Amino acid sequence: MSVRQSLLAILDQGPCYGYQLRAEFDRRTGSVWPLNVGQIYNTLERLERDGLVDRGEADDQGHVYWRITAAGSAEAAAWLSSPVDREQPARDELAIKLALAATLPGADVAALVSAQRATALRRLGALPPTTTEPDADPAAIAAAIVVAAQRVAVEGELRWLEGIERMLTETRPSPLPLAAERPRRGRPAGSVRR
Amino acid sequence: MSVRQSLLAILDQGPCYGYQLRAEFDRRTGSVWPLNVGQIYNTLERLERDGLVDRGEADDQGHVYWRITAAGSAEAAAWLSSPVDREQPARDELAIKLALAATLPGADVAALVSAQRATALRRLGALPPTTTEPDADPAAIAAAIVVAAQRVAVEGELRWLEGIERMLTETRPSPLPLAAERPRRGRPAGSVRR
DNA sequence: CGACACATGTAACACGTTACATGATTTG
DNA sequence: CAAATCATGTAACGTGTTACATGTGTCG
Repeated sequence: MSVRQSLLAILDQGPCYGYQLRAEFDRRTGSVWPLNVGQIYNTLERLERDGLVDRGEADDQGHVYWRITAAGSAEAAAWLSSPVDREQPARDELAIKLALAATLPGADVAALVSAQRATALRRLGALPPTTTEPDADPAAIAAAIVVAAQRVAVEGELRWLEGIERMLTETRPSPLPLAAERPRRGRPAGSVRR
Repeated sequence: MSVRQSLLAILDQGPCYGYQLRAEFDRRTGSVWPLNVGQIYNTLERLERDGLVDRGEADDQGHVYWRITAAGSAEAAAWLSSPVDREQPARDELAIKLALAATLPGADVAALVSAQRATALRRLGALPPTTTEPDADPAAIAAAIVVAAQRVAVEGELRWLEGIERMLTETRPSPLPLAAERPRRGRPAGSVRR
């Protein structure tokens, strides 16, 4: 829902045309996440379908400006003022993979951890330095926020992976067999026909 | 792709039926991410469509066992042995929201940060303690890996949010207006008909 | 002239998610 | 008996993502 809500939030500032929306999103998020232009138009149509934006006529320059509706404005405000729900954490592919690898016979967890640690280290080094000058313009502040998020994420990943490595030296996990079948309950064979 | 690959990796251990797959996924990932049963069957059909698994006949108990194919086995092995690509980081809704909030007039970044910090603190306290006994069974190790991932994520989020709070006391971002229009290039109005 | 950025759009697909239907069996 | 669990499936939808088509204006 990030793209959808982001476009809505930007449109709440004033009418924009599709291509412009991408530029605004880029400027305001430090150009970290590339956004395919096609997705913009796609999303705009869905927002229109939901009554959150209106498609304007093309102006003399050929720009199709989209305007936010009252409902859209309300939703944008609600989104911007509500905390992101992290209560039940999103599926983390890396954590899933490592957890599964620790329980499956074919996998080499240690190698996986070590490989992942190498890439994490590289990513950490590739992050731009955080320059928070007190007179930074808002776009720079936004960029700093995003970069900081990436930094803590990578650092956390590193500490996490190191912790796993330590743990694996103490305890080497043995593969976990498929659970033994318990006596069957529920629908017997072929009882559902359509 | 996590669900899809996870099921494939488990099936690489041996044939399973749908309901069983959910239990195995649960056991092997610390029961952290609830998995709707419907999605299992859904995903299995898609895997079959792609030639990665075969649907078996129902046995005398009515269990429909799914078997992995050679192609599926290869893909499972490839997935389990390849590092997760974190090169271009996934979109982080919270980071996007805060970055946007820092550039939009209507939003109260400080309030948002503070609210998010409170929930992060609560989540940190709600995390189960990490008990890594040296003789832990593989499922416990897997669970520990997942919990540790959550812990570093929350801790990182906290440090990040505190950093933003500090930054905001030094520099209060002013809203960033929509970019001024540059002289038009490209397709003029109405030049595309269908 | 050719390459590239600007600009709008369409079509298809992937995965994930949920709601619903159906029914047997166990347990309180 | 009622409720919960086991079990299989269907149908529909949502967002995200990409490939493609089309065309103009600018710059080297």
